[in-house]
Amino acid sequence: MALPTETERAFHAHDHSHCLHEGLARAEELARARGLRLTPVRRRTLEILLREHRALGAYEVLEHLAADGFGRQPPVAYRALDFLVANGFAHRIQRLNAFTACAHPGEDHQAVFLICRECQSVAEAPLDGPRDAVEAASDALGFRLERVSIEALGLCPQCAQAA
Amino acid sequence: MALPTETERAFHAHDHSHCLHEGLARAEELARARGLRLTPVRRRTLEILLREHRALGAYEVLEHLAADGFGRQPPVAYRALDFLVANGFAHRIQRLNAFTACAHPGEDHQAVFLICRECQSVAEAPLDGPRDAVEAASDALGFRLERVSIEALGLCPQCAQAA
DNA sequence: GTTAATATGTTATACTATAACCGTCAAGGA
DNA sequence: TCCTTGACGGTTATAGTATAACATATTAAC
Ligand SMILES: [Zn+2]
Ligand SMILES: [Zn+2]
Ligand SMILES: [Zn+2]
Ligand SMILES: [Zn+2]
Repeated sequence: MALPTETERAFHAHDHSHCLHEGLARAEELARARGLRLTPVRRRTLEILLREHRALGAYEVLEHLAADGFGRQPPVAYRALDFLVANGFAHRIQRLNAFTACAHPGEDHQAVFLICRECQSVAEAPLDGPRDAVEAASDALGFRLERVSIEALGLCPQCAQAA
Repeated sequence: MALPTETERAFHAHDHSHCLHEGLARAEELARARGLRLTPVRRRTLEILLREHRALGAYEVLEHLAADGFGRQPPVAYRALDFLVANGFAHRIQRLNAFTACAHPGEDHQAVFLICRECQSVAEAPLDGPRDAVEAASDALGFRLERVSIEALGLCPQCAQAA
């Protein structure tokens, strides 16, 4: 049995404080290396996302920020989230109008998102295979592919078992 | 040279009145076969979508409907669009909060959507290959896949050439 | 024809996102 | 050091997207 990989974590019991601390440490390291400013609001926003393996709406994030003494107006949350997404620390889940912490920041941050329709947990799976397949379909139509977003809906292992 | 396939039409010059009439005829036939009620508003909504190979926002559709003497409040458009989507006559493009007529209603209506970021045209490509790849990724994580939505952003042949 | 279900229209409201403006602060050059 | 500049984070106000709840009208079933 191999140890659980990063992408498997979302769907299995694990020491979650590890995700949180490791995630923050990685982000700080990357920010330093790239000259990005991981300011208090931004850092706290990432922390809020990292606390859960599910996607949070901007207004949900905003509530947490406001409770922690940061601004309580929408732009505060949206700007922090935009920063995190732009720099690969978080992803936007289109189907949910929500955001989730990236499971492996720094690496190629494109991914397939597996969304549980029951418990809303979100996992990232490698994009490679699916992306190649989309690339082939694009080529056939003369479409110049730039970005591909894949969001799958279904049941996570726990919820599938329960059902 | 094969004739252009249904999915190639969006990106190439063609007799577009054909898309419109064929699309409406097919929808009516399918509705009859399945006992669905393709009412005037619904039919007109489909017609509005069929007039363009791009995605239209609900409020954009609503303007057309209102101009044609139908209701002018949001639910009128959303309900008609929901009906079309639920029955495979149209698709929702998450990234654009918009809707587009299905290029091949009646067949398996899942597809990869290729969205031109320049002219907003939308084409459908077969989902088979990409879906298999996503299925493989899901299986590896014990995720029970139900629906997969793939939206690719890039440049259509015309806009790619212009750039 | 009566009844039940479906569909269409309304008003009002909820949810999501951005524009525009201003004060603060840190970095960098005169 | 002082001043300029630009990034940041806070605000108010507003734009854009979507649905709840209710009333009327049409359609389908009996
Ligand atoms: Zn965890
Ligand atoms: Zn679940
Ligand atoms: Zn056409
Ligand atoms: Zn184009």
